[in-house]
Amino acid sequence: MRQGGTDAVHDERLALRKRRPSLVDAACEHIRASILSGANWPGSQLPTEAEFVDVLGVSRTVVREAVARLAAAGLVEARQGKGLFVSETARYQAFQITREEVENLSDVIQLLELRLSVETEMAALAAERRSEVDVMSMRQQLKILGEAAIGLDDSVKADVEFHNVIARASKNTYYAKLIDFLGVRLVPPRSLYLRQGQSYVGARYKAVISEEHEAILDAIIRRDPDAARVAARSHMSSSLKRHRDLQDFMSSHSPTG
Amino acid sequence: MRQGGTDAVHDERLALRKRRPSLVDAACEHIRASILSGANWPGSQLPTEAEFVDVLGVSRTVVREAVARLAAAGLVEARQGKGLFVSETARYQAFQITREEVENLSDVIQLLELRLSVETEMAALAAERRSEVDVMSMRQQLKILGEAAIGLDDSVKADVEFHNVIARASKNTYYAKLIDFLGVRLVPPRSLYLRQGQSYVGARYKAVISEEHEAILDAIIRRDPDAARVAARSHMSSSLKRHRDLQDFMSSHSPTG
DNA sequence: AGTTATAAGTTATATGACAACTTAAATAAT
DNA sequence: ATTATTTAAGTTGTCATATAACTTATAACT
Repeated sequence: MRQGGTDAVHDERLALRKRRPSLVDAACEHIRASILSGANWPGSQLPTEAEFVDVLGVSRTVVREAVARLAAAGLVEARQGKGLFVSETARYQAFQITREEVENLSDVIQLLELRLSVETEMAALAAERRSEVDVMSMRQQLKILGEAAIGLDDSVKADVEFHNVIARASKNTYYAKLIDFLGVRLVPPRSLYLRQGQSYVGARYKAVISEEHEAILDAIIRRDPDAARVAARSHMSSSLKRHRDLQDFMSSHSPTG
Repeated sequence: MRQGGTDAVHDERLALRKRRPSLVDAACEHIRASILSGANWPGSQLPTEAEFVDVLGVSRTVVREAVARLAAAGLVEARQGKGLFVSETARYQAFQITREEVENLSDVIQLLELRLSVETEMAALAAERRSEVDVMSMRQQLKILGEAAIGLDDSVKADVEFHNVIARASKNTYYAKLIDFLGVRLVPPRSLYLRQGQSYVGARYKAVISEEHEAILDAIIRRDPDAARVAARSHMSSSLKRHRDLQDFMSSHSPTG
């Protein structure tokens, strides 16, 4: 990705566009639509495989693969000898943000807005619940971040890990999972914007971020949830503001069209 | 679900336990493990279908269905003529909390802790960005909630919708999606606990909740993000406290052993 | 060396068959 | 007539074989 990153992304998009929708894709959408429309509700029985074969005009292989896909998505359940059913827990769809959904700066900003809320309370919980091992791990990541010779990728990695350690220190598995989820989606755009805006990697920037991190850590060490909340919110607000400023800058310099 | 709810849940659990793992299940786990172990990384090529047939000793149908399942989960991509690959975006796994994962009061409490953070900032954004239509919708849900003759299910539904409208008023699609996600998972346990603790549906409880809701709405109408943040956080904190108190009560009255 | 055609390899789809399970219908026992 | 058992029908799970569609490697031609 580092070499010819833009070209690789471009080629990949092209490849996706050239892929013709398969029969399994179409069968999936047909079944999915019948569920989303309410015609088939959680627990209700769907047509049999044989009936789908007739209705869709495809082989049983295609129907079975479509069912496998929908079962994996939690929408459908196949019961041997009985038939196909809309899953009782079809409503429990996962929360997903695909890479394609985070393609604009406005998407990144939305994501940062969400992350601000999560990080704020998470830090407060970490202040209440952290262990000494948690604190040591946080310190270690900040030490790595403070090294003068660190490269951008290692810097991003240590930053992400610092936040992941805080999440784990909250002793709430959902925070830990959600922060990891958000982190995965924010790393590529962040690295991209940091590369584009060289000023972001200057010494002044690093010093500001370092202070913010230290303030969070300090509050967590002192077991002060309110201070941790304020420090974390401040840190995330700064990040959000920078992206909003970037958005404003870009929209005021956009080509006329 | 209303009639014999407990029995239906019990029967369903039993049915799940009796289902024998299929060959597709096993094939899935084999492939998934090879990815998670790092032996196969994003972008790397996996063994061909034919090779999996040999290695796993199953038919090609089983391999293909396993692949369909893993593809639906975003882990694997099949490219016709080329082979099977670990998806470039395998790391972008969805955030999922299955119904089975929210089975204890402690799970509900963790979920409420997460929800507290999300609702707090969401209300602030809604105060900044809400439209008149948003406000009308919020009012409507509070009106429904205030009706004397409302049943428990309609009450829960209106409460959920009130929060969903706030989420949409934040004009951040990720907040809207996440609140919906959290709401789906909190409705069943909430209804259950409300049913068990009759005191929760008393007039005093309703009055307190109503005041909290009105405070949030008022701040949003006045376009006061700070007040909205405080009101929403206060509202969610109360809910969280009640559940923590319930947990404390239950753990101090738990059977010995 | 470059271009084109052919062969080999891989996934997408189709078809037919049997295995394993569930339910309905028929038959036997009381 | 009712109940219990057996059989048949229906449905998903798996296997095997074949062809279509696509990709890559190899061979043949210019």
